[in-house]
Amino acid sequence: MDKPTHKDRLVTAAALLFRRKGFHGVGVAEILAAANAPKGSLYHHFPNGKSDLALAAAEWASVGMLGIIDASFDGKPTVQDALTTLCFKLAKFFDLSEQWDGCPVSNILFEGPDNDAFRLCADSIFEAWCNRMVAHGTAMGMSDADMWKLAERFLLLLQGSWVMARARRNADIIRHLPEHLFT
Amino acid sequence: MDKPTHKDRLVTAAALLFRRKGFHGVGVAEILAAANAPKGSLYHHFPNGKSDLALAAAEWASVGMLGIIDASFDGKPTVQDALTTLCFKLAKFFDLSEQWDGCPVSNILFEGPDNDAFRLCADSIFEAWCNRMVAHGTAMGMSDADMWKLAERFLLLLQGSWVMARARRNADIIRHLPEHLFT
DNA sequence: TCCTAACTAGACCGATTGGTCTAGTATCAT
DNA sequence: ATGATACTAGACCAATCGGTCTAGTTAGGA
Repeated sequence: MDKPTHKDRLVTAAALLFRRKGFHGVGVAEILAAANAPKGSLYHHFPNGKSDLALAAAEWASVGMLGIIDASFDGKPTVQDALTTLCFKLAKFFDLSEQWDGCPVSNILFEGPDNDAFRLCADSIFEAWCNRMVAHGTAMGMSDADMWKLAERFLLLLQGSWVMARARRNADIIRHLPEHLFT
Repeated sequence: MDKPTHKDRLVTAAALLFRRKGFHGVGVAEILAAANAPKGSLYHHFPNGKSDLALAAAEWASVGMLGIIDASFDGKPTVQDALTTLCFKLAKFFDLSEQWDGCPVSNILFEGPDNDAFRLCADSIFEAWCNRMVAHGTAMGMSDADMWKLAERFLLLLQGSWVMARARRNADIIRHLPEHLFT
């Protein structure tokens, strides 16, 4: 229960802002103000400045997502139950975000400067999400192949519905994802 | 076969660049250079500058997408055939774009400045795509309800696979979409 | 106590941003 | 030929951009 350091606040503020407005849509000054941190701190903790911070923010968001995945699978009798819960949790998050934010990772990392480093990071994060779901699913008895296919389909639909939810300012499409997944 | 005007070139150049780097990721100067147009032209044809141009670019991209939809349905015996063709056409486009570009509309319009105007535009464009697919599908004998559901699912999967294709720099996931659509 | 390293603080910088403005040119109808 | 309109051209501007740099503060080990 330590109070958050400047570094922590920088990362969380950056994650929020980048997610909402994209890498180029947020100025360093804006992040600094939101985090209540001075410029010196940023370049001390993140020598490469904005880029490093974006990578860290995406990583932080990814860890949060993995936590939500775990929580959704916890104690559920079937994979279907777990993924349905996951959809509802994510829809709730969308609602809480004033309905402007999409996928944290793609919104932070796409359209960045060194496209390739950012892209690689996004790729590995998505893969980690997929792996985590597959791990839970196979532990519940699903075959590896079936679970992979299901996890991949889930990820595709989720990314798509994040985009559409943003366009519509409405999370219902995320809540209705299970219909597309299981029928 | 008129040669393109400055206005035309401005729109197409902007569509390309915005799609690749996002609204804030491209400077007006860069667009001007790519379009070989002077600054005066831009602000003559688009009094609100960059914002107007982005809206026009998205609209232009949308018309292109509607054309690809029509072409994909043309002469096909079943909706399944048509949507599979559509996937392959779009995957091809992705390959030709040096594998960096995702959905033209969401990449241009999200993270823009006046989020609400941009969002409304994106929303109506996606709806138009959906409507077009439904029109083709029902004309081929599918029930309205079934076709709506299918078109919506297709759009979700497509948006998602544009994101993933970008992350992986590989369009295969778009080509494999029909598996997720029809099984 | 003193030294060192971690960190904070913000003034400052050149480059670039989107946008304005005035002068000029081309293309009309009359 | 003339006047009006559509369009081009780019110099110019204040604001903001991301980033550097030096001075100062804090905290911990010896």
